[in-house]
Amino acid sequence: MAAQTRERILDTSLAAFGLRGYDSTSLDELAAELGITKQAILYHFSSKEHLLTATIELAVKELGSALGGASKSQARGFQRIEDLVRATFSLAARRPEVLGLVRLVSRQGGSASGELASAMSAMLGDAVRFVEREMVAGRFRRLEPRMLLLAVYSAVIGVATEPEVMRALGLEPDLRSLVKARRETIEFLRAALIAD
Amino acid sequence: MAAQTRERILDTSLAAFGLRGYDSTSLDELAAELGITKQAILYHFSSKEHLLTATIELAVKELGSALGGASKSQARGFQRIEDLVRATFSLAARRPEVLGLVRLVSRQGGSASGELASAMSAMLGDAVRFVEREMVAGRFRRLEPRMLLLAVYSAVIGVATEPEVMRALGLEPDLRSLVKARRETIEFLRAALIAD
DNA sequence: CAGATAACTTACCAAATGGTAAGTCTAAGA
DNA sequence: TCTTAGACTTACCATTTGGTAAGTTATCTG
Repeated sequence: MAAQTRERILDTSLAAFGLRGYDSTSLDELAAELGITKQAILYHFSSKEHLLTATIELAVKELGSALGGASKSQARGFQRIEDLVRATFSLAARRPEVLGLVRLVSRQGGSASGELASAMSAMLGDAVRFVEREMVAGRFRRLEPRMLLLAVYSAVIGVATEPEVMRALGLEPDLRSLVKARRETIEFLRAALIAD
Repeated sequence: MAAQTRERILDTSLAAFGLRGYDSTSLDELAAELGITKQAILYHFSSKEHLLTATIELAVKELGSALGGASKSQARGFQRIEDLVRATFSLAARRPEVLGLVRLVSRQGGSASGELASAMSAMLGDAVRFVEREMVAGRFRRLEPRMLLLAVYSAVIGVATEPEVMRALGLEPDLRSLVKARRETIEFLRAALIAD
Protein backbone atom coordinates (compact mmCIF):
# COMPACT_ATOMS: atom_id res chain seq x y z
CA MET A 1 0.00 0.00 0.00
CA ALA A 2 3.04 2.23 0.06
CA ALA A 3 3.45 3.75 -3.35
CA GLN A 4 -0.27 3.46 -4.06
CA THR A 5 -1.19 5.87 -1.30
CA ARG A 6 1.34 8.39 -2.52
CA GLU A 7 -0.13 8.27 -5.98
CA ARG A 8 -3.68 8.49 -4.70
CA ILE A 9 -2.74 11.59 -2.72
CA LEU A 10 -1.19 13.17 -5.79
CA ASP A 11 -4.21 12.34 -7.92
CA THR A 12 -6.63 13.78 -5.42
CA SER A 13 -4.59 16.91 -4.81
CA LEU A 14 -4.20 17.46 -8.54
CA ALA A 15 -7.96 17.43 -8.87
CA ALA A 16 -8.45 19.65 -5.84
CA PHE A 17 -5.70 22.19 -6.57
CA GLY A 18 -6.54 22.26 -10.26
CA LEU A 19 -10.27 22.73 -9.87
CA ARG A 20 -10.67 24.55 -6.56
CA GLY A 21 -7.30 26.22 -6.07
CA TYR A 22 -4.43 25.85 -3.64
CA ASP A 23 -5.53 28.01 -0.74
CA SER A 24 -9.10 26.80 -1.02
CA THR A 25 -8.03 23.21 -0.41
CA SER A 26 -7.07 22.17 3.10
CA LEU A 27 -5.07 19.10 3.97
CA ASP A 28 -7.92 17.94 6.17
CA GLU A 29 -10.32 18.01 3.23
CA LEU A 30 -7.90 16.09 1.06
CA ALA A 31 -7.40 13.51 3.80
CA ALA A 32 -11.14 13.11 4.34
CA GLU A 33 -11.65 12.63 0.62
CA LEU A 34 -9.00 9.93 0.63
CA GLY A 35 -10.21 8.26 3.81
CA ILE A 36 -6.89 8.74 5.56
CA THR A 37 -5.58 11.21 8.12
CA LYS A 38 -3.91 14.48 7.35
CA GLN A 39 -0.73 13.17 8.91
CA ALA A 40 -0.57 10.39 6.34
CA ILE A 41 -0.30 13.11 3.71
CA LEU A 42 2.39 14.86 5.69
CA TYR A 43 4.22 11.56 5.97
CA HIS A 44 4.59 11.38 2.19
CA PHE A 45 4.98 15.11 1.57
CA SER A 46 6.62 17.03 4.33
CA SER A 47 4.55 20.16 3.84
CA LYS A 48 1.65 21.47 1.83
CA GLU A 49 4.03 23.36 -0.40
CA HIS A 50 6.00 20.20 -1.13
CA LEU A 51 2.74 18.51 -2.01
CA LEU A 52 2.02 21.34 -4.44
CA THR A 53 5.44 20.96 -6.02
CA ALA A 54 4.94 17.23 -6.49
CA THR A 55 1.45 17.83 -7.83
CA ILE A 56 2.79 20.28 -10.38
CA GLU A 57 5.39 17.71 -11.33
CA LEU A 58 2.62 15.22 -12.02
CA ALA A 59 0.67 17.78 -14.02
CA VAL A 60 3.72 18.51 -16.13
CA LYS A 61 4.06 14.81 -16.89
CA GLU A 62 0.38 14.47 -17.79
CA LEU A 63 0.56 17.56 -19.94
CA GLY A 64 3.62 16.22 -21.68
CA SER A 65 2.13 12.83 -22.42
CA ALA A 66 -1.16 14.38 -23.55
CA LEU A 67 0.36 16.96 -25.88
CA GLY A 68 3.72 15.34 -26.57
CA GLY A 69 2.54 13.30 -29.53
CA ALA A 70 0.89 16.21 -31.22
CA SER A 71 3.66 18.71 -30.55
CA LYS A 72 6.41 16.41 -31.83
CA SER A 73 4.54 15.19 -34.86
CA GLN A 74 5.96 15.75 -38.29
CA ALA A 75 2.70 17.20 -39.56
CA ARG A 76 3.05 20.45 -41.48
CA GLY A 77 1.04 23.59 -41.76
CA PHE A 78 -2.28 23.94 -40.08
CA GLN A 79 -2.68 20.20 -39.56
CA ARG A 80 -0.19 20.36 -36.75
CA ILE A 81 -2.06 23.16 -35.01
CA GLU A 82 -5.25 21.19 -35.39
CA ASP A 83 -3.64 18.12 -33.83
CA LEU A 84 -2.50 20.20 -30.89
CA VAL A 85 -5.90 21.78 -30.35
CA ARG A 86 -7.57 18.38 -30.52
CA ALA A 87 -5.13 16.99 -27.98
CA THR A 88 -5.74 19.97 -25.70
CA PHE A 89 -9.52 19.60 -25.87
CA SER A 90 -9.23 15.90 -25.27
CA LEU A 91 -7.21 16.61 -22.14
CA ALA A 92 -9.73 19.26 -21.07
CA ALA A 93 -12.53 16.71 -21.33
CA ARG A 94 -10.67 13.82 -19.70
CA ARG A 95 -8.78 15.66 -16.99
CA PRO A 96 -9.86 19.28 -16.71
CA GLU A 97 -7.89 19.60 -13.50
CA VAL A 98 -4.58 19.37 -15.36
CA LEU A 99 -5.29 22.46 -17.41
CA GLY A 100 -6.78 24.07 -14.34
CA LEU A 101 -3.52 23.62 -12.51
CA VAL A 102 -1.54 24.89 -15.47
CA ARG A 103 -3.65 28.00 -15.44
CA LEU A 104 -3.42 28.43 -11.71
CA VAL A 105 0.35 28.12 -11.68
CA SER A 106 0.83 30.20 -14.80
CA ARG A 107 -1.11 32.99 -13.17
CA GLN A 108 0.30 32.96 -9.66
CA GLY A 109 3.85 32.19 -10.63
CA GLY A 110 5.30 31.41 -7.25
CA SER A 111 8.37 29.49 -6.27
CA ALA A 112 7.02 26.00 -6.99
CA SER A 113 6.24 26.84 -10.58
CA GLY A 114 9.78 26.68 -11.91
CA GLU A 115 9.36 23.27 -13.48
CA LEU A 116 6.07 23.99 -15.16
CA ALA A 117 7.37 27.34 -16.32
CA SER A 118 10.41 25.77 -17.94
CA ALA A 119 8.37 22.95 -19.45
CA MET A 120 6.00 25.49 -20.93
CA SER A 121 8.90 27.64 -22.04
CA ALA A 122 10.33 24.70 -23.98
CA MET A 123 7.03 23.82 -25.59
CA LEU A 124 6.39 27.44 -26.52
CA GLY A 125 9.92 27.80 -27.87
CA ASP A 126 9.35 24.87 -30.20
CA ALA A 127 6.01 26.31 -31.18
CA VAL A 128 7.52 29.71 -31.98
CA ARG A 129 10.09 28.12 -34.29
CA PHE A 130 7.41 26.02 -35.96
CA VAL A 131 5.17 29.02 -36.56
CA GLU A 132 8.09 31.04 -37.90
CA ARG A 133 8.97 28.32 -40.39
CA GLU A 134 5.38 28.13 -41.58
CA MET A 135 5.28 31.88 -42.04
CA VAL A 136 8.48 31.87 -44.03
CA ALA A 137 7.06 29.04 -46.15
CA GLY A 138 4.05 31.24 -46.80
CA ARG A 139 1.58 28.78 -45.30
CA PHE A 140 0.71 30.99 -42.32
CA ARG A 141 -0.24 34.61 -42.33
CA ARG A 142 2.54 36.95 -41.21
CA LEU A 143 1.98 37.96 -37.60
CA GLU A 144 4.26 38.33 -34.61
CA PRO A 145 4.85 34.66 -33.73
CA ARG A 146 4.95 35.00 -29.95
CA MET A 147 1.90 37.19 -29.73
CA LEU A 148 0.10 34.92 -32.12
CA LEU A 149 0.87 31.95 -29.91
CA LEU A 150 -0.23 33.81 -26.82
CA ALA A 151 -3.56 34.52 -28.48
CA VAL A 152 -3.92 30.93 -29.66
CA TYR A 153 -2.97 29.57 -26.26
CA SER A 154 -5.41 31.89 -24.52
CA ALA A 155 -8.23 31.09 -26.89
CA VAL A 156 -7.80 27.35 -26.58
CA ILE A 157 -7.25 27.23 -22.83
CA GLY A 158 -10.07 29.69 -22.35
CA VAL A 159 -12.58 27.82 -24.43
CA ALA A 160 -11.55 24.53 -22.92
CA THR A 161 -11.64 25.67 -19.29
CA GLU A 162 -14.18 28.49 -19.00
CA PRO A 163 -17.44 26.71 -18.19
CA GLU A 164 -19.12 29.72 -16.59
CA VAL A 165 -18.60 31.86 -19.66
CA MET A 166 -20.07 29.08 -21.75
CA ARG A 167 -23.10 29.15 -19.47
CA ALA A 168 -23.35 32.92 -19.85
CA LEU A 169 -23.50 32.29 -23.59
CA GLY A 170 -26.33 29.84 -23.09
CA LEU A 171 -24.23 26.75 -23.72
CA GLU A 172 -24.12 23.86 -21.31
CA PRO A 173 -20.53 22.75 -20.78
CA ASP A 174 -21.23 19.11 -21.55
CA LEU A 175 -19.35 16.80 -23.84
CA ARG A 176 -21.38 17.64 -26.92
CA SER A 177 -20.80 21.37 -26.50
CA LEU A 178 -17.14 20.73 -25.94
CA VAL A 179 -16.94 18.87 -29.23
CA LYS A 180 -18.71 21.75 -30.90
CA ALA A 181 -16.40 24.23 -29.19
CA ARG A 182 -13.42 22.29 -30.43
CA ARG A 183 -14.64 22.32 -34.01
CA GLU A 184 -15.41 26.02 -33.91
CA THR A 185 -12.11 26.86 -32.26
CA ILE A 186 -10.28 25.02 -35.01
CA GLU A 187 -12.24 26.88 -37.67
CA PHE A 188 -11.55 30.15 -35.93
CA LEU A 189 -7.83 29.45 -35.81
CA ARG A 190 -7.80 28.23 -39.40
CA ALA A 191 -9.34 31.50 -40.51
CA ALA A 192 -6.89 33.51 -38.44
CA LEU A 193 -3.79 31.64 -39.47
CA ILE A 194 -4.01 30.48 -43.02
CA ALA A 195 -2.62 32.90 -45.54
CA ASP A 196 -4.91 33.87 -48.34
CA MET B 1 -14.81 59.87 6.83
CA ALA B 2 -17.81 57.58 6.65
CA ALA B 3 -18.40 56.76 3.02
CA GLN B 4 -14.71 57.18 2.23
CA THR B 5 -13.71 54.24 4.38
CA ARG B 6 -16.31 52.06 2.75
CA GLU B 7 -14.98 52.92 -0.67
CA ARG B 8 -11.38 52.42 0.39
CA ILE B 9 -12.28 48.97 1.67
CA LEU B 10 -13.96 48.10 -1.59
CA ASP B 11 -11.03 49.38 -3.61
CA THR B 12 -8.52 47.41 -1.60
CA SER B 13 -10.56 44.23 -1.61
CA LEU B 14 -11.13 44.52 -5.34
CA ALA B 15 -7.38 44.63 -5.83
CA ALA B 16 -6.78 41.79 -3.39
CA PHE B 17 -9.57 39.48 -4.54
CA GLY B 18 -8.91 40.22 -8.18
CA LEU B 19 -5.16 39.70 -8.08
CA ARG B 20 -4.62 37.18 -5.30
CA GLY B 21 -7.98 35.44 -5.03
CA TYR B 22 -10.75 35.26 -2.45
CA ASP B 23 -9.54 32.51 -0.15
CA SER B 24 -5.99 33.75 -0.33
CA THR B 25 -7.00 37.12 1.10
CA SER B 26 -7.81 37.37 4.80
CA LEU B 27 -9.75 40.18 6.40
CA ASP B 28 -6.79 40.82 8.70
CA GLU B 29 -4.52 41.39 5.71
CA LEU B 30 -7.01 43.75 4.14
CA ALA B 31 -7.36 45.66 7.39
CA ALA B 32 -3.60 45.92 7.85
CA GLU B 33 -3.24 47.21 4.31
CA LEU B 34 -5.86 49.85 5.03
CA GLY B 35 -4.50 50.78 8.44
CA ILE B 36 -7.76 49.93 10.18
CA THR B 37 -8.99 46.98 12.19
CA LYS B 38 -10.72 43.96 10.78
CA GLN B 39 -13.83 44.88 12.72
CA ALA B 40 -14.07 48.15 10.85
CA ILE B 41 -14.44 46.08 7.70
CA LEU B 42 -17.08 43.93 9.35
CA TYR B 43 -18.88 47.08 10.43
CA HIS B 44 -19.40 48.10 6.82
CA PHE B 45 -19.84 44.60 5.40
CA SER B 46 -21.37 42.11 7.75
CA SER B 47 -19.37 39.15 6.48
CA LYS B 48 -16.56 38.32 4.11
CA GLU B 49 -19.04 36.96 1.61
CA HIS B 50 -21.02 40.20 1.69
CA LEU B 51 -17.78 42.04 1.08
CA LEU B 52 -17.20 39.83 -1.95
CA THR B 53 -20.68 40.54 -3.24
CA ALA B 54 -20.17 44.28 -2.88
CA THR B 55 -16.74 44.01 -4.48
CA ILE B 56 -18.21 42.17 -7.46
CA GLU B 57 -20.82 44.89 -7.70
CA LEU B 58 -18.07 47.48 -7.92
CA ALA B 59 -16.23 45.43 -10.52
CA VAL B 60 -19.39 45.19 -12.60
CA LYS B 61 -19.74 48.95 -12.50
CA GLU B 62 -16.10 49.50 -13.47
CA LEU B 63 -16.40 46.96 -16.24
CA GLY B 64 -19.52 48.65 -17.49
CA SER B 65 -18.04 52.12 -17.51
CA ALA B 66 -14.83 50.88 -19.10
CA LEU B 67 -16.47 48.89 -21.88
CA GLY B 68 -19.85 50.58 -22.03
CA GLY B 69 -18.80 53.25 -24.47
CA ALA B 70 -17.25 50.80 -26.87
CA SER B 71 -20.00 48.22 -26.64
CA LYS B 72 -22.78 50.71 -27.20
CA SER B 73 -21.05 52.59 -29.99
CA GLN B 74 -22.66 52.81 -33.38
CA ALA B 75 -19.49 51.69 -35.10
CA ARG B 76 -19.96 48.95 -37.65
CA GLY B 77 -17.98 45.97 -38.73
CA PHE B 78 -14.58 45.27 -37.35
CA GLN B 79 -14.13 48.79 -36.03
CA ARG B 80 -16.48 48.01 -33.21
CA ILE B 81 -14.53 44.90 -32.25
CA GLU B 82 -11.36 46.92 -32.34
CA ASP B 83 -12.86 49.54 -30.05
CA LEU B 84 -13.86 46.86 -27.58
CA VAL B 85 -10.45 45.21 -27.59
CA ARG B 86 -8.79 48.58 -27.07
CA ALA B 87 -11.08 49.35 -24.17
CA THR B 88 -10.37 45.94 -22.65
CA PHE B 89 -6.62 46.36 -22.92
CA SER B 90 -6.85 49.83 -21.49
CA LEU B 91 -8.72 48.42 -18.53
CA ALA B 92 -6.18 45.61 -18.18
CA ALA B 93 -3.38 48.17 -17.99
CA ARG B 94 -5.14 50.60 -15.66
CA ARG B 95 -6.92 48.19 -13.34
CA PRO B 96 -5.86 44.59 -13.96
CA GLU B 97 -7.68 43.55 -10.81
CA VAL B 98 -11.06 44.19 -12.41
CA LEU B 99 -10.47 41.64 -15.15
CA GLY B 100 -8.85 39.39 -12.58
CA LEU B 101 -12.02 39.41 -10.53
CA VAL B 102 -14.14 38.82 -13.61
CA ARG B 103 -12.07 35.78 -14.38
CA LEU B 104 -12.12 34.55 -10.82
CA VAL B 105 -15.87 34.83 -10.56
CA SER B 106 -16.50 33.49 -14.02
CA ARG B 107 -14.52 30.41 -13.14
CA GLN B 108 -15.77 29.68 -9.66
CA GLY B 109 -19.36 30.61 -10.30
CA GLY B 110 -20.64 30.62 -6.75
CA SER B 111 -23.65 32.24 -5.21
CA ALA B 112 -22.30 35.79 -5.19
CA SER B 113 -21.70 35.79 -8.90
CA GLY B 114 -25.29 36.25 -10.00
CA GLU B 115 -24.94 39.91 -10.76
CA LEU B 116 -21.75 39.60 -12.72
CA ALA B 117 -23.12 36.59 -14.53
CA SER B 118 -26.22 38.45 -15.62
CA ALA B 119 -24.25 41.55 -16.53
CA MET B 120 -21.96 39.44 -18.67
CA SER B 121 -24.91 37.58 -20.08
CA ALA B 122 -26.42 40.85 -21.24
CA MET B 123 -23.18 42.09 -22.76
CA LEU B 124 -22.62 38.78 -24.51
CA GLY B 125 -26.20 38.71 -25.76
CA ASP B 126 -25.74 42.10 -27.38
CA ALA B 127 -22.46 40.92 -28.80
CA VAL B 128 -24.01 37.79 -30.27
CA ARG B 129 -26.68 39.83 -32.04
CA PHE B 130 -24.08 42.26 -33.32
CA VAL B 131 -21.88 39.49 -34.68
CA GLU B 132 -24.87 37.80 -36.30
CA ARG B 133 -25.86 41.01 -38.08
CA GLU B 134 -22.34 41.48 -39.36
CA MET B 135 -22.27 37.93 -40.65
CA VAL B 136 -25.57 38.37 -42.42
CA ALA B 137 -24.26 41.58 -43.91
CA GLY B 138 -21.29 39.63 -45.21
CA ARG B 139 -18.73 41.68 -43.33
CA PHE B 140 -17.73 38.88 -40.94
CA ARG B 141 -16.80 35.37 -41.81
CA ARG B 142 -19.52 32.80 -41.11
CA LEU B 143 -18.79 31.03 -37.85
CA GLU B 144 -20.93 30.00 -34.91
CA PRO B 145 -21.45 33.38 -33.19
CA ARG B 146 -21.38 32.18 -29.61
CA MET B 147 -18.33 30.02 -30.03
CA LEU B 148 -16.63 32.78 -31.93
CA LEU B 149 -17.27 35.18 -29.09
CA LEU B 150 -16.01 32.68 -26.56
CA ALA B 151 -12.78 32.37 -28.50
CA VAL B 152 -12.47 36.13 -28.85
CA TYR B 153 -13.24 36.70 -25.20
CA SER B 154 -10.72 34.06 -24.15
CA ALA B 155 -8.01 35.38 -26.43
CA VAL B 156 -8.41 38.96 -25.27
CA ILE B 157 -8.77 38.24 -21.57
CA GLY B 158 -5.94 35.74 -21.79
CA VAL B 159 -3.52 38.05 -23.52
CA ALA B 160 -4.46 40.91 -21.26
CA THR B 161 -4.18 39.00 -17.97
CA GLU B 162 -1.67 36.20 -18.45
CA PRO B 163 1.64 37.75 -17.40
CA GLU B 164 3.36 34.46 -16.62
CA VAL B 165 2.68 33.09 -20.05
CA MET B 166 4.06 36.27 -21.54
CA ARG B 167 7.19 35.71 -19.49
CA ALA B 168 7.40 32.13 -20.74
CA LEU B 169 7.39 33.58 -24.24
CA GLY B 170 10.26 35.87 -23.36
CA LEU B 171 8.14 38.99 -23.15
CA GLU B 172 8.17 41.27 -20.16
CA PRO B 173 4.61 42.22 -19.18
CA ASP B 174 5.30 45.95 -19.18
CA LEU B 175 3.33 48.70 -20.81
CA ARG B 176 5.20 48.58 -24.10
CA SER B 177 4.61 44.84 -24.50
CA LEU B 178 0.98 45.32 -23.63
CA VAL B 179 0.63 47.87 -26.39
CA LYS B 180 2.29 45.44 -28.77
CA ALA B 181 0.06 42.63 -27.55
CA ARG B 182 -2.97 44.78 -28.17
CA ARG B 183 -1.91 45.58 -31.70
CA GLU B 184 -1.17 41.94 -32.49
CA THR B 185 -4.39 40.73 -30.90
CA ILE B 186 -6.35 43.14 -33.07
CA GLU B 187 -4.52 41.93 -36.18
CA PHE B 188 -5.16 38.35 -35.18
CA LEU B 189 -8.85 38.98 -34.72
CA ARG B 190 -9.06 40.97 -37.93
CA ALA B 191 -7.60 38.03 -39.83
CA ALA B 192 -9.97 35.60 -38.14
CA LEU B 193 -13.11 37.66 -38.55
CA ILE B 194 -13.06 39.58 -41.77
CA ALA B 195 -14.62 37.77 -44.66
CA ASP B 196 -12.47 37.47 -47.74
C1' DC C 1 -27.12 70.18 27.63
C1' DA C 2 -29.02 65.21 27.03
C1' DG C 3 -29.05 61.66 24.17
C1' DA C 4 -28.99 59.26 20.09
C1' DT C 5 -26.42 57.65 16.15
C1' DA C 6 -22.54 56.67 13.12
C1' DA C 7 -18.00 55.00 12.92
C1' DC C 8 -15.11 52.98 14.72
C1' DT C 9 -11.58 50.08 18.51
C1' DT C 10 -10.45 46.72 22.17
C1' DA C 11 -11.24 42.37 23.86
C1' DC C 12 -12.60 37.94 22.97
C1' DC C 13 -13.82 33.33 20.86
C1' DA C 14 -14.64 28.89 18.46
C1' DA C 15 -13.32 26.58 14.49
C1' DA C 16 -10.02 25.50 11.04
C1' DT C 17 -5.34 25.15 9.51
C1' DG C 18 -0.56 23.52 8.80
C1' DG C 19 2.54 21.07 11.39
C1' DT C 20 5.13 18.21 15.43
C1' DA C 21 5.81 14.26 18.57
C1' DA C 22 5.04 9.94 19.90
C1' DG C 23 2.92 5.64 19.53
C1' DT C 24 0.98 1.38 16.77
C1' DC C 25 0.86 -2.20 13.52
C1' DT C 26 2.72 -5.05 9.97
C1' DA C 27 6.07 -7.28 7.12
C1' DA C 28 10.73 -8.40 6.11
C1' DG C 29 15.57 -9.59 7.36
C1' DA C 30 19.29 -11.31 10.49
C1' DT D 1 12.51 -14.79 17.46
C1' DC D 2 14.18 -10.21 17.86
C1' DT D 3 14.78 -6.17 15.49
C1' DT D 4 14.33 -2.74 12.13
C1' DA D 5 11.94 0.04 8.94
C1' DG D 6 7.97 1.63 6.56
C1' DA D 7 3.39 3.28 6.73
C1' DC D 8 0.65 4.95 9.03
C1' DT D 9 -2.74 6.89 13.49
C1' DT D 10 -3.68 9.30 17.86
C1' DA D 11 -2.74 13.23 20.48
C1' DC D 12 -1.47 17.70 20.56
C1' DC D 13 -0.29 22.60 19.44
C1' DA D 14 0.37 27.46 17.88
C1' DT D 15 -1.47 30.46 14.59
C1' DT D 16 -4.81 32.21 11.63
C1' DT D 17 -9.42 32.92 10.42
C1' DG D 18 -14.12 34.82 10.25
C1' DG D 19 -17.08 36.62 13.50
C1' DT D 20 -19.42 38.56 18.22
C1' DA D 21 -19.90 41.66 22.18
C1' DA D 22 -18.98 45.53 24.45
C1' DG D 23 -17.05 49.69 24.80
C1' DT D 24 -15.34 54.62 22.98
C1' DT D 25 -15.30 58.90 20.51
C1' DA D 26 -17.16 62.45 17.77
C1' DT D 27 -20.99 64.64 15.59
C1' DC D 28 -25.52 65.89 15.06
C1' DT D 29 -30.26 66.89 16.99
C1' DG D 30 -34.10 68.10 20.10
